[in-house]
Amino acid sequence: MNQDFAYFEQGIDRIARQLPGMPQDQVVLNRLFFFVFKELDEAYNQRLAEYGLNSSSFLALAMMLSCDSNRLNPCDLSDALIASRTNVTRLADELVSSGWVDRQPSTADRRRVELSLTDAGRELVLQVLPGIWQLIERQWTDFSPAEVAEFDRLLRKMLSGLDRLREAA
Amino acid sequence: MNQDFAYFEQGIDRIARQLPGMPQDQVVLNRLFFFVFKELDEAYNQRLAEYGLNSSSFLALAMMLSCDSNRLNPCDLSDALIASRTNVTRLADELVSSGWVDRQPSTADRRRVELSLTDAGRELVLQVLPGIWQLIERQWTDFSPAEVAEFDRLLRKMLSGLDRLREAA
DNA sequence: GAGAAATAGTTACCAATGTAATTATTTCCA
DNA sequence: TGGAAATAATTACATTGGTAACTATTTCTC
Repeated sequence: MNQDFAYFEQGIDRIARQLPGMPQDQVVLNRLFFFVFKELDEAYNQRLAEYGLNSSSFLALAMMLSCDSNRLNPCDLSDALIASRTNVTRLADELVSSGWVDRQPSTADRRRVELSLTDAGRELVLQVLPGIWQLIERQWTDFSPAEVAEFDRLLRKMLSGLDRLREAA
Repeated sequence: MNQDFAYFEQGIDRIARQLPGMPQDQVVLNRLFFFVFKELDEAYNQRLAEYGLNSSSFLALAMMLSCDSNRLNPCDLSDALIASRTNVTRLADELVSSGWVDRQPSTADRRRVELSLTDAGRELVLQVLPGIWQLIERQWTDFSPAEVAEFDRLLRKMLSGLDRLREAA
């Protein structure tokens, strides 16, 4: 590991010794989550950079691939990527200028735009997907199916806890 | 939930039906992780914004609080926050200009700088910590101690899997 | 069916963070 | 002990993302 989570844990320990009332395990969990996220993000971006992609542009291409005629609106793409429409506009600019995506005004609803994969875009994503799946399989090798299921359950439960915070605010 | 994870899962389903060989559960897990992270980050930043803080500046203050004389080098802070030294320099600029942190050249090693909490900074972090701990407790309310421990274990195991990817590259 | 409200996309601007290069200082070792 | 290598901090620049404001169009509602 490049950088170590231990520095943070030591700091938390020192605070716990000074001040009463810290839910220490949960504090560590939240921060550990942050740390793991950074590693996850970095690992996949590193691989995708070999193809001139990053997580966002790759997922955008994959989501378009999944659709009928490889065609998708920026708005739906924004939902699928969990990204702002602003970000999707810029992403589309980038993908169009790379020649992977075509952008046409929609005839049915003139507020809309239709993004579709070009042949080059389709080829690219079909070429990249297997390598990424291989990476994912290697990443999760040590997890049994039961552990995968349990992790999924705990992540969704964590989501519920976070939703509760939002409602309270 | 503002934005929904379902859009992504549906896209993944559509791809899985078209192309063989996708480790679907693991793909969903990686993306779910990303989604949860965004919610986590947002929830705490929202709360901290009430005090003119964000996750980074708050953790910086907390880490300084944990140290002897509330004093810390930018370099050590960078390790504790898992942030680049560049980022810590800017963070320190911000905290100094807010009056929460004092920055002095080190006499022992003239390459170094010593950051220390001002009285105002100490008061601020001591005021904010209990509220954040309360938030954390509410967030994790539904988790039994066993679930917390299991989540911790799975997160660290996930970290090992990611480290393996790095070594392979 | 006309005005209000909602929706789609874009733009201008801002926030957070990272990499690479630079400077100053210290440490290592031949 | 003197030069090479390592370390600490900073700066300039790039990347990635978001919010708010705006325009154009569609839909809803009275």
